[in-house]
Amino acid sequence: MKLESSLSDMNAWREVDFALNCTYIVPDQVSDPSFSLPKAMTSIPRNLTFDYSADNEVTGVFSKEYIPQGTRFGPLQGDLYTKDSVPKEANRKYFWRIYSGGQLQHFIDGYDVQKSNWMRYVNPARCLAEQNLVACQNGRDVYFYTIRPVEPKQELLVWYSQEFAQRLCSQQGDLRHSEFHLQTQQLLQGSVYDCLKVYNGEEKIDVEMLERDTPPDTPDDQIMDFSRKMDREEDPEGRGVIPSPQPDRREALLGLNHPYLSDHHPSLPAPHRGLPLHLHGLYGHREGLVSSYPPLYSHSRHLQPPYQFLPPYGPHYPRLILPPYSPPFPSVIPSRGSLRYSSYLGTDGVPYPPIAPPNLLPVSLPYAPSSQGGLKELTPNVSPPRGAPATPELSPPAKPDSYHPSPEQSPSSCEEAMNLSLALNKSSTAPRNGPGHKSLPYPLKKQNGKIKYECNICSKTFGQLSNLKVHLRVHSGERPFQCHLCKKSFTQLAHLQKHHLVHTGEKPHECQVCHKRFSSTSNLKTHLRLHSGEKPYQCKLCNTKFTQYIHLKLHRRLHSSRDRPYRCALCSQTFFHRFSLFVHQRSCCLANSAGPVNVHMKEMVERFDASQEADTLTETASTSQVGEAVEHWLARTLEGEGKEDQKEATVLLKALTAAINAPVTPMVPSAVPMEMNILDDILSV
DNA sequence: CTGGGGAAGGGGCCC
DNA sequence: GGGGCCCCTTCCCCA
Repeated sequence: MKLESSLSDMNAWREVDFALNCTYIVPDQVSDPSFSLPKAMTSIPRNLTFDYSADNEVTGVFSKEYIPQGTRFGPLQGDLYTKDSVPKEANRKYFWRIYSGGQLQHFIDGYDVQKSNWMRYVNPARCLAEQNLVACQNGRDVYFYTIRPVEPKQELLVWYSQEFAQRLCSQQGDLRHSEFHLQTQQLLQGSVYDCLKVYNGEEKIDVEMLERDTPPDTPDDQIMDFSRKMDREEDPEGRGVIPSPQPDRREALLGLNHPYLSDHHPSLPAPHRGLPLHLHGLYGHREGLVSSYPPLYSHSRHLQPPYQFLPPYGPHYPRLILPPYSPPFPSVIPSRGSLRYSSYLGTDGVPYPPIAPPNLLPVSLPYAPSSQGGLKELTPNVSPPRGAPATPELSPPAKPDSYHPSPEQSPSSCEEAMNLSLALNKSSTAPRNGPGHKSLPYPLKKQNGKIKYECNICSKTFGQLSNLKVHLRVHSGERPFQCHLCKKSFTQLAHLQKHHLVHTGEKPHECQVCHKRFSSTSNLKTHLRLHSGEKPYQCKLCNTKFTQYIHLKLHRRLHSSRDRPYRCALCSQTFFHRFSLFVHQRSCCLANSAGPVNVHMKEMVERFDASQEADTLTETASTSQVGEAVEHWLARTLEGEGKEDQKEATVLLKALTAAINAPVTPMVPSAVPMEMNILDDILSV
């Protein structure tokens, strides 16, 4: 299977697409209650690690090794509050609002490090170029998906999914539509207004709603925003910030303090404006993070030089409020207005490639995509199942028996990945894998009283679950068995074992006739046909037989490549020979060709047309000569065929002969074999 | 160019 | 769940 999808494919994914098509699932580590560290620390998957500040505060989450595109982390964990059960004193900085059917279901509060998990520490991406995670609401959970391969020691940086951005945008419009419109239309050149207009009015987003900012009823003084963070003092626990003077709420709501905007907004206390964290729940934890957010410009802390050249927007770069990293999600971007995401520059200062119109992008893929060096080439250690350490040391050891994967490398990651998709109702945008929901891992079907396990990607059924699980690797791209010598990987151990013979030169299978040896039974079997004379693959047109299917296939091309100058005006079928067209029209098209006999007849005429018997006939052959050739050809063709076939052929022969010998126009040789209708000849008599 | 043979990979079934 | 096996397919090379 070819997994040629690129990141751009994923860019168009909806949240449900991520849920359905993600390839790998990395669950949290199960925290040991005896640990003194909080769950937020201990839950981090083993293929990830924290980065710490000098005072030992978590500043970010990094990969320990290569993590493939299409990997799911999560769900986000924390205290769950209903709208009415939110503690008054709650710090809403880590609130994520979970909607269902447009209704607020609950909040996930990641504030408490004992209740939340490591995901609270993931920093938001500052630009598209560095974003490698996308946050999606699947069902009533929030997951992070890798939208590109994550290299070892690379920081995980998250931003919204397109629908997330839509909801956010939409919600803000709901909140302060007119107000902020007045305030911002000049600044924003209408882009956000367009955005809201589209999302709120013209294009209804019929997805489960998720809001991740403070609820509309949140008192202003509880709204955390970037500017607070900017001026923050780390609280003793290091998990939040102490609010500083409340900035313009509209700015917060609109994300006007986003780096792309802040530097150009005269009313904003530029340059230190970070992300409106309260809005999106994307917290920052690194020391100096605050200054790093606006920081595309001058005052960044760890700014990489290329960022200096990333224009937030300007005369040539339409301003964008939300989502700041929407470029990867063209399908949510209104084509009208001033939002031209393709105008964004990457870190190298080069504009992002033009984004294809949404209708040119796949809505969904049947399997997880791979970018360059992506899932297709996965080796076991890049698909850590169950949060297992996908560490290099767990790669298959370079020993002759190394092709036995360790349990950590087992197909379970694939299984889990499929579990995800299997747990989903295909027609639903809401995966039923939320808390407390126990999904059937594989859909079961009953066929002839036997239970079948169905692949929910290609609907193929299997009598045994293990077979399905192996099959699922076809879709996931997982190849857990790697050759330590050439690093090739395989979906099945047997394939790796067979492959190993390539290196050893071993050929265990010997031909008893000529004593030639082969590495596989299949190849020996093919070889044995040479001795037996068996040629199971026959060309239907010329009856040439072959020992291998590929030879027949190649041979067929010859037929199709040859010119067939005689075309039936009734059915457009073409023939090498004029008399074949004649026979065809007399036997098939002139008669009502709907009947089954005529279908066979058509095929027979076609085969005869390509036969050596037909080739030996001249175009001026008489009807009797044609009849003889047909008879000869049929006799040869039917040699060795079953009685039923012979019986049927006899009927066909009679019909063909009758058609040929019918008292109609004698065939007229044609010096110019063009598209023609022999019927004209026949009917004109 | 075409047919023929071998090498290798991949999917699935059965035990 | 894993191993063994079979069948199919494709690629490559050669005559």
